[in-house]
Amino acid sequence: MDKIRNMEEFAAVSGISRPTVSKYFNDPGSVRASTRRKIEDALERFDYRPNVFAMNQNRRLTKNIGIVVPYLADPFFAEIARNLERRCIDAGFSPTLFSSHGQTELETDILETLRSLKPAGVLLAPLGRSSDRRAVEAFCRDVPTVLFDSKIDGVGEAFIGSDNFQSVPMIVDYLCRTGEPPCFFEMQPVNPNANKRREAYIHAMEALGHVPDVIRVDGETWDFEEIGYAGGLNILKTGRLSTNTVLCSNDRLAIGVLAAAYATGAEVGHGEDKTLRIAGHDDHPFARFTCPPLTTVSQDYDAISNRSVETLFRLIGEGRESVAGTEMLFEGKLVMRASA
Amino acid sequence: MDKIRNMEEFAAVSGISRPTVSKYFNDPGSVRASTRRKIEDALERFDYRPNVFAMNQNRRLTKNIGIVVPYLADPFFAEIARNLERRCIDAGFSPTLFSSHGQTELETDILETLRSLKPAGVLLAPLGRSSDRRAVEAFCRDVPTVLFDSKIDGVGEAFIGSDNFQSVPMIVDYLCRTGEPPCFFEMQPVNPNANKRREAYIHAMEALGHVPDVIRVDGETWDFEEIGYAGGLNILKTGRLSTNTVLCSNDRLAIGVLAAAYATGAEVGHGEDKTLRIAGHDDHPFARFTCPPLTTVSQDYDAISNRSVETLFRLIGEGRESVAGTEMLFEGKLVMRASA
DNA sequence: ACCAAAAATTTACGCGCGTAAAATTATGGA
DNA sequence: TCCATAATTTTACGCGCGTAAATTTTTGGT
Repeated sequence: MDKIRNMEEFAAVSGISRPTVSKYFNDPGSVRASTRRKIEDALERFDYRPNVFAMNQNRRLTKNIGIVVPYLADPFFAEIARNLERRCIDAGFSPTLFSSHGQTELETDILETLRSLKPAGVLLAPLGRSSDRRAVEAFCRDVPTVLFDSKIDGVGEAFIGSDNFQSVPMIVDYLCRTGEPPCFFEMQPVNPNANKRREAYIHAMEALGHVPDVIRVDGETWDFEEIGYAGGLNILKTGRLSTNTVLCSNDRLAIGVLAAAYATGAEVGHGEDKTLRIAGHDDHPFARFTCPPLTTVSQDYDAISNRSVETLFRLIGEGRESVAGTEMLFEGKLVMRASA
Repeated sequence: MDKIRNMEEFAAVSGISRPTVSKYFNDPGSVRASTRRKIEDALERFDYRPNVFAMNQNRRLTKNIGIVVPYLADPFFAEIARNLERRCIDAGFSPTLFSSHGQTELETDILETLRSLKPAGVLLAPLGRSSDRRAVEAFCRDVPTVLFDSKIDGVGEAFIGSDNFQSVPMIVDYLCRTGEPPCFFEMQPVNPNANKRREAYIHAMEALGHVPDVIRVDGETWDFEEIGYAGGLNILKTGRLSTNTVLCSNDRLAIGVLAAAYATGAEVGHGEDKTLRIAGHDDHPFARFTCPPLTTVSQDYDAISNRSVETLFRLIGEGRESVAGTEMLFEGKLVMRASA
């Protein structure tokens, strides 16, 4: 049998009218069972697939979903992206993955590209502080968008993230209970999470009657490990540290600080013979494999990605009112390993 | 001024006929300079963008390029992908990124999706051993495809990768020169690189008059660190090791072995007081930040990605003959750090 | 200034499908 | 058996653009 060239021909061989076939591809459940069987029979015999471009040209809304992360070379985002992708596919959508690679203009370009893809919805983890706020805002007005990981106030229909004001005090408590109160090691904040974590640290310390000590090191790129390493070397060599316990703003920084500690000969861990405790935040996929393994707070990847797609689907299906201003924060869990 | 709805209207306000405008968007250089200026003037005043779907519907070939990597949670592939993306964009193409997430069916699905995107070309790093060979082969027959990183014999118009038969002997030589001859630590090979590296190791050892010792541990997933860790614990605890030097098939495995070494209290490095040397292969983005920093062989990311896109562009522009059977292997460089 | 060739532009048509409205047929319950 | 309702089909149109063919304009050499 020769190839099916278009829906017209496919409708012919399946004995169904073209508009009904069209309806089937739009939503297989919307046609009668007998009709569906006929179509699916023909589908097996002829392997026809509708032309994607023709399909989307006249649809008010496509089945496309955009997934945008700030930095894909971070396995954390790679994992989340995988999760999101799968769920979108399972729900019959076509996800497309974009990474801003830490660059403002790239993020803006991506949103522009995305707009022209007429997506049904977008899952956006913005760069944060270096996002072009106006551009993101305008985009979210036109396209149903769920923000995750990093919030921009007043932008997007909903936000899903983790509760820094729960997670940070938890690990601060732990560290204070088991040793010297921690200082807080951070870089220039790239997003609101960084700021919230610092604030949460300060509050937690004060609540426990300790004096907060925030150490900020230079660095504005997304090479967090490098920044942590350089900054770590700096504070370790200059004796800047007033405590033997360092709580890092995130795991990638902590990995850099660990490397710096190793370079300076510090013994990291919580044993008698150790001289330095280092903790992180996020439970990064590689945190289990550092030396020593990194004590940290886990973010609930699954919960965040599940809820994000759920919220987006609701937004797509039921409109803006159904999610209006949803803000869902998930709690972290303390992950005790050898480093602190 | 109200919004431009289509190319017709835009052609009107720019004082040029629609087909000429179409030609401009297809290739700005193909219209007279005076015409181009008129269009670009109008472009600034009205910010119109052609409808992507309508554009691609009737084009024999779109400007789309597919980029497929086997596992995006590996920062190595994330880095390469970023590089490839950028170069495609700069050349006026629209790259779309896909990750097979280590799953055969997903890779096959991606190729199917890609086919319907009518891409001008595809940059494909296949899963390798677990790829559906028939599916990949059929795809490459229909779509101009450049394979990179991992080769499948007889598939694709060209292959760009790194020269394992240069890089592995180099690090074997180094290790033999500076200490005990290494054993070779590997998992079930997921792709041809793994096999080539083992072979290269065996040859190199024999050439130097040593007895090769290949240690293969269980594991078929893409969680290399975990496999390296579990396998590492195993061999370290059972005293399976006949040498104090372990050359790992890749850096991610090595990171796992490093963690296992730490867990068992081994002192890793090449000093007098050290008991174990560990080396890897690839110069993974995180290899600099392990404790101790990982001695390894760098893959030339830039060269591989540059050459891959160059080859693809030639393939697209000049046809299959122009690249026929190109196989380009880049040499690695020894990266000496503290671990070996 | 003139003319043939090359380049640019216009004319004309159709791609493959979505979708609205109207007409027809199938369904299932009383 | 009949009827209200849902499902399907028919009819008809157009989306926004690519592109071959026809036409016009520009170019450059004499």
